[in-house]
Amino acid sequence: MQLEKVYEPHLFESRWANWWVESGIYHASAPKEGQPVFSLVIPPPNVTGSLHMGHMLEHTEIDVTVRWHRMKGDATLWLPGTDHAGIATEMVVSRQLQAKGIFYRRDLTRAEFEQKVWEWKAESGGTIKRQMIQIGTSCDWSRERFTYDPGLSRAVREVFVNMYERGVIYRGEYMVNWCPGCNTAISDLETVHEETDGHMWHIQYGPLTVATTRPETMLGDTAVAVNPNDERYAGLTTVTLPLMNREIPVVRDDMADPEFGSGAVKITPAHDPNDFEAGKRHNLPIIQVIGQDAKIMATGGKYEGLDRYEARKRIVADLLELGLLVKIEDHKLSIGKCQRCRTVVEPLVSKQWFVRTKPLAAKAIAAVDEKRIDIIPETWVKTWNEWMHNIRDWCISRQLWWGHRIPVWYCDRCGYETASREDLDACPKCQSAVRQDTDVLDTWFSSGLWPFSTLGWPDQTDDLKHFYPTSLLITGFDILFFWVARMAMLGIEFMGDVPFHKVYIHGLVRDADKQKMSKTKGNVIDPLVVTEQYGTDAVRMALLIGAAPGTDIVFSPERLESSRAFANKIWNAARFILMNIPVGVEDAESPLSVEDKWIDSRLNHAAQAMNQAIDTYRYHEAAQTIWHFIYDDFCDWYIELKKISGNWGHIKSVFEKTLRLLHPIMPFITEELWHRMGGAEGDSISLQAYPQFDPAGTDEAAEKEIGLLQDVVRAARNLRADLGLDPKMPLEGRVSVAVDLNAVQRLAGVKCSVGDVPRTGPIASTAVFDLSIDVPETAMEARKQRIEKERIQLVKNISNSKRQLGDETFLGKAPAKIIDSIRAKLAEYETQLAKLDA
RNA sequence: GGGCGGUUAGCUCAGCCGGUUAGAGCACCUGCCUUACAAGCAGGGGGUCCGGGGUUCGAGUCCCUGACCGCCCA
Repeated sequence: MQLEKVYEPHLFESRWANWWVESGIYHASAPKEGQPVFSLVIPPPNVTGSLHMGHMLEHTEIDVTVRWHRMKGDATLWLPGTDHAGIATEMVVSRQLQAKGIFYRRDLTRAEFEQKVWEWKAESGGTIKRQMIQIGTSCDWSRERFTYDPGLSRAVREVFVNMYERGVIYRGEYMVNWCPGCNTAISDLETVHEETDGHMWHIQYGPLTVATTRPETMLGDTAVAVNPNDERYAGLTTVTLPLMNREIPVVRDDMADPEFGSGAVKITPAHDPNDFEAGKRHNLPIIQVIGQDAKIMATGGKYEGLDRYEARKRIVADLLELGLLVKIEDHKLSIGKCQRCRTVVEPLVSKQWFVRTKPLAAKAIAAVDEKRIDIIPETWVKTWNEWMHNIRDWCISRQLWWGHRIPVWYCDRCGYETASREDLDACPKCQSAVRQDTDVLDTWFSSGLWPFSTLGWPDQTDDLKHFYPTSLLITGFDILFFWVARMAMLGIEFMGDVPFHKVYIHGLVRDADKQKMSKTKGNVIDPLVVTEQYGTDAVRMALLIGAAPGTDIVFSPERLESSRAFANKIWNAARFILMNIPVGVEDAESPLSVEDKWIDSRLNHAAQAMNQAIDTYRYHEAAQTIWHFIYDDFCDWYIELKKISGNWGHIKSVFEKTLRLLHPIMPFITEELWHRMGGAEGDSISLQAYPQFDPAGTDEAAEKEIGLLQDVVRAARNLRADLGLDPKMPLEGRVSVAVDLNAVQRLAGVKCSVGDVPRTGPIASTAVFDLSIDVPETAMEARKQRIEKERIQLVKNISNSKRQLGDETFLGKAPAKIIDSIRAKLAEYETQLAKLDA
């Protein structure tokens, strides 16, 4: 069976992608006695999402590691799934409804809306899964989970009620970030701060001048603060709040800086986090003037009903008219916006649920300190500690309809409040009807349980026993706090053990100009488009070859093209092998030739490097190792030497091993070729053993012999090039050492004889051998320049080495190994120089 | 304002515990359609390792400092 002339991934990729799923070969079984376990959960993508380049990188790195562990013989589990993504999903579905003229909060009941979301999920929620299958991720789909499926919802309830009962979860009136766009409270982490050009308005409050960036909040001022040491305002107890004509107290507080402006600041406890704290210190009333819809409330007097920015304009105009506006300055300020919809967040005091995070965080900090969780690269540990030490209570309630509803019931009759694992109909105290809290939980609350809820917790399942703690988590730094930190806290709290032993933080995929990919910039590369163009394997290789730990990945069409060329190279190597030994013909068992021994030895080293690189997440090194082994060792030398000897024995087994080495990185082409070359139907290369380093597998004699041949061939090629001779012109020459002269002739086009090398013609010399080519003196000119260059380098090296070896302190302090190596080098340089001068 | 990271070939980056003449891919130049592969082969040019100071027998690598770039937090 002939292979197609070029690599055409579309001919086989989808076939394997589907077979890997249908055959169930990646189903994780219980570990056998003594079998190492490797388990990993996917960072669950949003159910609304579709695969982007970041996922592609993340899933490629995970898949490489997972396939490697599986081939090593570990009991390997990669558990996939998706996240119900409260706000995002609610927005997607509500927008779709709106397009049909349905406003869900007005036209649908809560239950009806939830039904609509489930319908949407059934229809559109499978995109990510389909795409993951397409790119060859070797997950155990039989264990696929969803953060809002019944099992995980049970885990959420268990955790909530447990923490509620222990007082770790509490409800209270606090200032939260309110997003008027999404109509819900959001956590600090979901609020992004943006530097914006704004103004500082200076307003006259009686004898005081206060400055503010948000004049509309003055409607809710309940005090003005001055510094306790500020003599200027001693005795001043109240001022009249303009526009509202309300008497408000002047309080003494350090928050007022006497050096700054007039030294007085207005306090609006209802609409500013700092002022909220100040209000508590001074027992000030909280007057909310801006509502959840970002409009002025009745408490705002004549401004009622105006949008907050419209109100600002009117207030500024009114102040101006009253002569109370002292001045307006340009001012840069940082404005909090909703991460999701970019609406300017309104700080509002409202009743929300919180988790007390300090005690949980302390344990997570300790886990990382003690390396029970190993964060890689280590540089992220600092960021981790920085944040964890300054952690604030986590607002977990969201005013949404899609998500885990808070399992707390209120009795209006007796006022009793119950958190319950089971739904309640009646008050446990007075048996009257109860109503459930209308809020839902932050999605991260459920994804924080992911490493154990997906394995069946709160039941004590076998999966939980076998696969928790998971071995590794691979994810991006952007969710280090959102997700990783919360999993660490909740895992330790509820499982009594860390959720993962290692966390590998991968880089960001950037475009060819190092720009972040974003829809607004229009520079996003769709992974599915490029996988179709270049082949999934080529895309994987293109990503990995730049994936050094701690660095971002620059992704360019050039990378893709060279990776595809690499795949094509492998394809053609296979084709060539099959042209010489057809399928079904096994490798001859004849004694191994020197090139066979040599390639075995090289492959042994490559295996060592590959294993070590993948084990330490140095994916770029793994990619480069196999790249060089295939291009240089296997194709350029081994195949070429085989062509010369005509002895095709052994090459198939070497190639098969090479495919196994490569498989975790390029699963499709390796699976396809493995089968084309005789792999049994129903079997998979991904289930074969990963080549391991064999300490006895290094053949120094063979490496030396082929190494010498390579040096002689290169020397001959260099000479020819230096002399400017036609590459096809047959030449004759002489070499001072015994090598395979036939190989030299075929590979360099120089027919050599072994013997003394004449010093008159062009010579290439190393410390080990000399080689000459018989050409007339006239061709020597170009060669002379090269020799001069070599001489300069040698003289420089010799003087450097001599200086070091003449230095007493160096000889006294440097390790013997280094000194010996310099002595050896010096001898070599001197031999070479002597030959040049001869 | 606080913190983190980066600066090495034209470009993108490696360079792990300080130790031989600082590497790779791509790009570039020269030549070759050599019966697997032009998505290929052979050869080649290209470096003030950001600046300054220090530690050391020895610094791209460690320390201090400055500049510039990027990111995170407030």
